[in-house]
Amino acid sequence: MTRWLPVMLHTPAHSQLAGPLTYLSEQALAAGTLVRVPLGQRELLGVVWDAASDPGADSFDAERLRPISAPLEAIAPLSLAWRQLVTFAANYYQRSIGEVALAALPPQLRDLNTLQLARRLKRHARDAESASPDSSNAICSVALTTEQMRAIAQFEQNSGPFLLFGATGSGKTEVYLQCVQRLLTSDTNAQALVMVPEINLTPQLEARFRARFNPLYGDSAVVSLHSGMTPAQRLKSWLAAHSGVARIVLGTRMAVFASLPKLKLIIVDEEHDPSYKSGEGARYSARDLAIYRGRLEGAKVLLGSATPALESWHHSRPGGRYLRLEMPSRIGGTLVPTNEPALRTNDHGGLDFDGALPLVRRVDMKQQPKHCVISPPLLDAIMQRVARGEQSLVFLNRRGYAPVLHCADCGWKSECPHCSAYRVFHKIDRTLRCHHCGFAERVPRACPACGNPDIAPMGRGTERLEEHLTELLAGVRRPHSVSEHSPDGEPVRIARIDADSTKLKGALESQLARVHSGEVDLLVGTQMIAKGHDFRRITLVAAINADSALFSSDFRAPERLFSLLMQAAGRAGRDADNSSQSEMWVQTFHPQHPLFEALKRHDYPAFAAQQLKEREQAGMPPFSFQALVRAEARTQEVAQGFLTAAASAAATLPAAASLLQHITVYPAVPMSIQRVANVERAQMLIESPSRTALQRFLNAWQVVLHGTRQQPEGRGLIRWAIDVDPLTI
DNA sequence: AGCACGCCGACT
DNA sequence: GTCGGCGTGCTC
Repeated sequence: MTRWLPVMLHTPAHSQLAGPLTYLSEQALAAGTLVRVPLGQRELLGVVWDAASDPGADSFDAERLRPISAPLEAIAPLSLAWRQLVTFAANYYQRSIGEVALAALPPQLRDLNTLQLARRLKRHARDAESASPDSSNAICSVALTTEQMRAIAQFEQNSGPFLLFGATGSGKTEVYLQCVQRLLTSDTNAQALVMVPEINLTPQLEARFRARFNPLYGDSAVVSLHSGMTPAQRLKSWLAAHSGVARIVLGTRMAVFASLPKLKLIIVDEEHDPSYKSGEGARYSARDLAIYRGRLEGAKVLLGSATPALESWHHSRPGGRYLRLEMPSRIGGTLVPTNEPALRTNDHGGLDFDGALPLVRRVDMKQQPKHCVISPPLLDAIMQRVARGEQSLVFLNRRGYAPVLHCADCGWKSECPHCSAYRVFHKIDRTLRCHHCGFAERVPRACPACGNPDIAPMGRGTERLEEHLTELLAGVRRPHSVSEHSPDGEPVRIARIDADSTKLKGALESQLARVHSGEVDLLVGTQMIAKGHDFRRITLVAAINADSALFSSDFRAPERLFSLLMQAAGRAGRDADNSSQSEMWVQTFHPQHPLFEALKRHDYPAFAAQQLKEREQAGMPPFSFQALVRAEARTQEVAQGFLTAAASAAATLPAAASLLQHITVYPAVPMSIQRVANVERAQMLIESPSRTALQRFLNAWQVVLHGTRQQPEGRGLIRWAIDVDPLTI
């Protein structure tokens, strides 16, 4: 008997193809089955979305229905919960279900034919069998702190979602390991999903999980899932998760869509990190979807951070939707609970109770020599570390040598010809590089506008900071070890870690290894080094130019700065032996700013309370909900005109009055970087105190936006997209 | 979104 | 004469 199958394909949210397309099949295929189907000239991968439908139920001309090419029978159908997650994400982020569904599947599934796939599956099955657990290994027992034990107990006794608010170095990872371990022992089929913000952070986490769980459950129990893997690796991990062979999936934001039939626990580490928000396609937040997925599948969700997103913090207030678990104390490398917070003097001569957290010192740059980069007291502190054979980390959130090149005679600046941004001077390869479109040129010998040979770098990036520090420390000698022969010691060894110095594969790992082994005295880098990596020998961390975010137009800038500085501070002296003298230095023109006051006390709750108060007064998230519509065109007029036209057309919607009742539509404005690669960009902010009202409006307006594109106002528009819950405005 | 078809400008 | 620009239209 011939059946009618609704199949979801990678088709855009509009163009009549958004919903499921109907195909013919001789076989009754279960909902969730992967199929290959013809569409026009192409053959695509699709997902059977529902049970076979009644002939004629579809308005599409039955004569023109085509049969499916083949089902992928070797792969079990995707679960209802997975399809519900995809459906929710598509609706919430205003994309088509097919787009979200297909983007969530490993790309190789599209490319491999049935035979290749069968071979692949056979090989994986063989691998899985040979990788049986070594049962001789007992469950490893780790001494836990009282705080860790309390957090775990609360986790076990409640259903969540949970926000684990734990200081850097309080042992959050061990709590994750324990929660996973307890789950896997109590439920012999259960699977856990553990997410981290960046690919860089997966190897060390994977190593830790493998060390703990491979002896118990075999080598295939832990798999990774992130975009840095080869297509073949990704397929392998995905299949292991989908078949239930993998018990633990570690991954970046994309892993939130992994098919996990026995999912019982989702952990989101560093949940505040903006990397969890996707920036293209369906602009989803993996953290928010994790919460939704947990509810959908009856899995516990544990968010962890030392500086939670204000949204999460707000939800974890007493009586809120999340349960807050607190681990305020930092522990040393020996896993001994620190019950007695150390007493230490702060830079006002008073006393601080800050446990084993580094002392925060603010340098008032108004009191320092004009235009100095490294203030004399900071330089002195660095030299003391060098003399003691300790490491320092200086961090500056800007790569390259200088952000701008400038001619003092005619005022020429190194603007990018394709973007509304300056090209950054990279001294290493003597280029001017645009960090937005990639346009690079050899740096000119003289000013291209007036011929003046004396063009100068303005401002500084990590390259120039490294150079500057090399000069400042040129005369300093570090103490030599017994085996070395030079009588006067050796020059200070400085290393730089940023996106430029780690471009080559494995470069980051090898540079980190040099730091760990003590081959480096002073480390210069961008926020890349402030995240995640443990540097046990570092006893001083300095932020050179922290002020720019203080007065940013982006209302989330302070939140990000605080989080970044807290994380950076956390790099210092994670080793118990060093923590007593470790310090975090902040150079600022506003030392009394409440953000730095809170940082000094390591007081995230105070900072969050102050920020939330401001947000509430200004009616900003989490007290309101936002969406952004972005438009790109050759000219700013077209981009803005499209948005404006679509906004006024919204008034013609049926039930416009009730839809717009709780919605504020702001005027179209150029984006902060107005032009990138010769494309003009504009955006329009939509705001509402009600998430549901915003959703209903966006849902209806999406049709209007699509229609506006066909109108004269849409002429010349390159593309448009909706960003729900945007992180930068 | 792809991919075809189709109609006008500068190159082997 | 063709290669190739992107506008328009179609795909169960």
